[in-house]
Amino acid sequence: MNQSARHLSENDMENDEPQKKSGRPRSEASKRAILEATRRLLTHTSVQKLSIEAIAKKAGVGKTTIYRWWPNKTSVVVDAIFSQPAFNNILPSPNSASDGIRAQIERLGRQLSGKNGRTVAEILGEAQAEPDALRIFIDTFLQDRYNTLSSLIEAGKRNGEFAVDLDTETAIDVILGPIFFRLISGQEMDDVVTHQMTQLLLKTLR
Amino acid sequence: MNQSARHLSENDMENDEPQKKSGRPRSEASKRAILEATRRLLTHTSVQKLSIEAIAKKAGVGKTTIYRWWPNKTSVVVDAIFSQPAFNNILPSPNSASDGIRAQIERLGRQLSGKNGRTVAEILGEAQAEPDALRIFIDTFLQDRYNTLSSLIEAGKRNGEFAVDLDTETAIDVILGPIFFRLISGQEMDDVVTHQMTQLLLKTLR
Amino acid sequence: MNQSARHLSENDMENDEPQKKSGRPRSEASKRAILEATRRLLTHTSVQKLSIEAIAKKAGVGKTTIYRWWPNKTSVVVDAIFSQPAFNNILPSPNSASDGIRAQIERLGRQLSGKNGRTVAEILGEAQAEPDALRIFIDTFLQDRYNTLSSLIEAGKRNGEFAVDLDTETAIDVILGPIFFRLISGQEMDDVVTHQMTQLLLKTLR
Amino acid sequence: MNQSARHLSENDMENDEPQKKSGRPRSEASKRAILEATRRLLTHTSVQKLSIEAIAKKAGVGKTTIYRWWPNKTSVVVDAIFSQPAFNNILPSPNSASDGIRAQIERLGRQLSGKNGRTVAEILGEAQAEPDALRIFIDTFLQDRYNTLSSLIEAGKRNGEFAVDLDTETAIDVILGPIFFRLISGQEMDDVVTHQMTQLLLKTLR
DNA sequence: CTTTAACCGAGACGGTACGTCGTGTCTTAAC
DNA sequence: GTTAAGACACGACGTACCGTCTCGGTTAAAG
Repeated sequence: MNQSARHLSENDMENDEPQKKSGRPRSEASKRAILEATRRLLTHTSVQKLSIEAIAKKAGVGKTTIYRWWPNKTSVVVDAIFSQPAFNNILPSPNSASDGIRAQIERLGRQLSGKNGRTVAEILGEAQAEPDALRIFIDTFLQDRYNTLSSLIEAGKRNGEFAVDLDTETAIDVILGPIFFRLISGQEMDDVVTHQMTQLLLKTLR
Repeated sequence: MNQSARHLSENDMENDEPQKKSGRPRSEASKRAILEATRRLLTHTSVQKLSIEAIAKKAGVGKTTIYRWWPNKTSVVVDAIFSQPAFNNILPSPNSASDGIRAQIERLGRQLSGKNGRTVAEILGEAQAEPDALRIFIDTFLQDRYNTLSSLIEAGKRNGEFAVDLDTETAIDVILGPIFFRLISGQEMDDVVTHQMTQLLLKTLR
Repeated sequence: MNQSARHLSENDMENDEPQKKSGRPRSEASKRAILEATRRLLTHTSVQKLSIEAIAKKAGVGKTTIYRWWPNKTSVVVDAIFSQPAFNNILPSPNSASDGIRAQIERLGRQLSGKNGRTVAEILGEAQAEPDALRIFIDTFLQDRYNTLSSLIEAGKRNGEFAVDLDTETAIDVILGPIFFRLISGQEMDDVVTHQMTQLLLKTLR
Repeated sequence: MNQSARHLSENDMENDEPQKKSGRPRSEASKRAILEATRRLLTHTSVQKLSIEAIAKKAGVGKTTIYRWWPNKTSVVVDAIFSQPAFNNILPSPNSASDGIRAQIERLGRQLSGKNGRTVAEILGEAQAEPDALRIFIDTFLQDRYNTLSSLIEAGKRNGEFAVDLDTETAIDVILGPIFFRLISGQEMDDVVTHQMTQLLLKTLR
C-alpha cells in the first residue's frame, strides 16, 4: 500500500495475537447461523428494517451472542454481505493500467447491481449517521478498491499511459464517485452505462 | 428543461390550484415552528436519531399536526434544510459553459460542507431504504443541480467548448459523482480539493 | 311524587321557557340525525368504544354541534336510548299493589334484556366514574321506576297488602337491586327467573 | 363448592405446575411496584382515568412489563385492589346460617364503603363493556361471596332456619343485589341501612 | 476429574419512539 | 347565531426493538 492510497485508512494497528483463552470457545455454528440468517432476512427487508431481534430469532441464537461479537447491526450486515464470494476483488493481472482500471470499474459495477447493490447502498446509508459503521464499511470494502486503483494509476503514470501531473487521489474520486453516485441516486449501472463511463474516465486520466 | 435533463424526474404535474377549502385553515405558525425546531434539533443530533416526537415537543405542536402535512421524517427534514437561503441554486449567468460548471461545482461544494453537509449526507442515507424519501430528495435538491449542469453542458457542446460527442448524462454523473462520493465517504470538500477536481473534470469534458 | 320517593333526585328546577332568540335556530334535523346515528352505532359497538367523532361523522354533523347541546357522551347515549318507545314506563293501573309491582318488575326485566339491556349496563358502567353522567341516568331512567314503586308500596301499606312497618326505601332497593345486579353481573333475566324473583320479593313485602 | 354455587364460575382448571422455565425470571420487585403504584394512583384518580402509562412511570417500570403480565388495565386494578387485606373474606364460623349471612352482608357493606367502594364500582363499570374484565372481577371477588352465601343458605335450609323450597340462586341475587345496587347508584351503605336491609332479607329467607 | 471461566439460549427488564385515535377547543366560510 | 368542516394541542394507546441483565446449562482448558 503506497502513501497516496492510504488517506482513507486509520487503524493501522492490528491486534491479532491468538492468545489461547480458557473457557468455552466461540461457537462457529452460531456465527455461521447468524450471518446466514442475516443474509436471508436481507432478501426480504432493508438493512434499516432488519432488527437484531429478528436475526437472533431466525438464527436460533440469543441476542447476547450477537452483541458479544459485533458492536452494532451494521457490522453484522457488513460481515454477512462482504464475506460472499461475489464480493472478492481479486482481479487478473492486467496488460496495461487502462485495462486494469477498466476491469476494476466493471467488477465494481457488477457487484453493485441488483439486490446486493441495494444492500450495499443501505449499508452506506446506515453508515452516514454512525462514524464507526462508516469506518467498518471503508475498511472492509472500499479501501481495497481504493488501493487497487491507486496502484494502477501510479503504474500508468510511470509507464506513460496517464498524465504524470495527475493527482492520484483526485483521480480515484473521479473514478469511484460516479459509480457510487448512481448507486445512491437509484440509477442502475447496466453494461452500456458502465462502458460509456469507462471510456470517458480513461480519457480523463490521459 | 431539455430531454436528457429529465431522466431523474417523475412528477411533472403540479397541483397548485388554490381551491377554497372549508374548515379551519392550516396554521402557518405551526408550520414555521416545526421547521425551525427541526433545524435546531439537527444541530445537535443526526437525522436518524431525530424523532418526530422530539420535533413536536420542541415546536409545541401535536404529533398529528406533523403527520398531517408530511408523510415521514425525511420529508420534514428535507423541507427544513433545503428551504434555507444557503441552499438556493441561483447562479450568476456565466461567461462560458466552463465558468458555469465551475461555479456550480463550487457552490455545491460549499453547500455540502460543514454541518449542513453532514445533514444532507444523513438525509441521503435515510433515503437509501425509502424510495419515497429518495424521490423527495431528488425532486427537492438534486434535480435542480442536474438540470443546471445539463443546460451548461449542452450549451458548451453547441459553442465548441466541449466535445460534441459527449454524452450529457454520463458527463453529469462524472461531475456530481465525485462530490457526493467524498460527502458520503466522509472526506470533506475543501477549496483546494474543489479546485483540483474542477480542473480535472473540465479537462474531461473537452 | 312523595317524599320518600325523592331521595335520588336533585335538580328540581326545570328551565324550559321557550324564549325566542335571534339568529339561526337549532336544527331539529341535526338533533334527530345525531340520536339516530348514536342508536345505529350502538348496535355494533359498546358505549365505551363509541366516540363523539364517529357519531358526528355518521350523522353528517360537526362535533361542535354535539358538544353545544350535550355535556358528554353519556348524555347523548342516554337521550338516544331512553327516548325509544320500548323504554316508556306507563303501566296499566293495577288491581292491587302486588300486581303493580309484579308488572313493574316484568316491564323492567324485559327492558333490560337483550341488546338494549347491555347498552343500559354500559351506560351505568360509564356513569360509575362520572357523577354527572350518573345523575343523568338516574333522572332520566331510574327515578321514574323508583317513584312508581314507591307509590305502589305506600299504597300497599295503606290497604293492608304489605306490612305497615316496611321501610319503603329499603324495599325499593330490595326490588330493584337484584334486577340490576343480574344485569351488571352478566346474568340475563329470562321469564322464569323474573317470575321466581317476583314471588320471593312479594313475600318479602308482606 | 356445591352445584348451585358454581353457575357464575367457568375456569375450573388450575394450572399450578411450577415447571422450570429458561430465561430471566419474573421480577417480584417490579410486580410489587406496579401494584403499589396502581393503588396510590387510584386514591387520586378514577379507574377510567388511570392510564397504564402513568402506572409504568410511577412504578419506574417499562410499559411492556405491565402488558407482559396483565392483559388489560382492569386486571391490574383488580389485582391491586383485591389483594389488599381489607378484601379478604374469611368469616368466623357462625352460630347459625342467619348469623353467617348477617356477617357476610356486614363485611361486604364495609368493604364497599368509602374510597375502596368507589373503586370497586368503577371496576364493575369498566367491566360492563369488557367481558374478559367482568370474568376477572367475578372470579376474583364475586365468586367467593357467592359461594359463601350459597353454603350458608343450603345449611339454613337443611337445619330449618330457612324455607326448604327456597331457590338458592334467587336468594343470593336478592341478598347481593341491593348491596351492589346501592353501590352503583351512588347511595352509600351506612350501618343503619345495612342493619335494616339485613333484617328484611333474613325475613325473606324464612 | 474437578474446578473455573467464558460461552450459550432464553427471555425479562427499563426505556424510547412509533403511528393512530379520540378528546374538547378553535377558526373559517356558508347559511 | 348556528352549522359543517376540519385543523389544533394534547394524552394515551398497544407494539416493536433497543441494549442490558439474569437465569440454568454447556464446553474445554487449567489445576
